[in-house]
Amino acid sequence: MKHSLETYKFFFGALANPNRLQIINILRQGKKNVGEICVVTGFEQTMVSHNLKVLEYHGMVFMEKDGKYRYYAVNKKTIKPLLEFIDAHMEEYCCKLLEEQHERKK
Amino acid sequence: MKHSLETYKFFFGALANPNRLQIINILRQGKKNVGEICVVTGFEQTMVSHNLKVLEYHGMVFMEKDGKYRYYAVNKKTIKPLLEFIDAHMEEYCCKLLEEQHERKK
DNA sequence: TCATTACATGACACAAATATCATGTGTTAT
DNA sequence: ATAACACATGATATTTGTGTCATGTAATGA
Repeated sequence: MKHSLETYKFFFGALANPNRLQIINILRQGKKNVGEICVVTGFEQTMVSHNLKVLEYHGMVFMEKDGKYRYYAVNKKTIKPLLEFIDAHMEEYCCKLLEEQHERKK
Repeated sequence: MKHSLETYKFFFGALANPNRLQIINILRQGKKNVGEICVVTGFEQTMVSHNLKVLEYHGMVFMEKDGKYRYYAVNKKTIKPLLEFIDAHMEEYCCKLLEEQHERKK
């Protein structure tokens, strides 16, 4: 642990939100501007902007301006292996139980 | 993403807490029972138990009973590479800015 | 058997995070 | 110049997460 506990907290906190995770997941298919993300997700523009800011702050997405549009791209170098790693962890240690419980809540 | 957004949310949420991170960090030195964790951290027993439960639920620590004691061990196979990976990410994408800002809050 | 120790669990008040609402800024088009 | 569009930012109410308090359970020892 090279950093402060608070720093790790904020890093993981940035990923501990289903809407941000959905945005990340959508951006994995390729860069999109804010409006496009809204259309695909059905989220409001302000919410998307707020959440993109959090993700950008933690280096999980990158922004690129193009006229009045702002294109966001996921940090594949981090996100891809991170998600794969966690999938592997879940396969081994977490359980169907977990998935089932969350499904039942809906 | 093989699992639901909620599942990832809870996984990352389990790590998005400085007290749990401190417990994890302490357990990296070796397994400890609840009382020992309390002494080292200065945390209350109930808080430690609650947080250990969250960590155990997500496969980040393992429990082993020994009489009236319960020894907890960190899941090194997951935690060690995960933290190393995130350290590397922060080195590259996140910044001193981040650390500084959090320091200033104190 | 009955304390005592070690830890877990449930309920709840407080603190933090979140989405939404209102508004602001920069860019393009007319 | 100004209207329309794309997006960001600030404030706030509400949800969610957290630690603490009170209590419960299992194991050990006297």
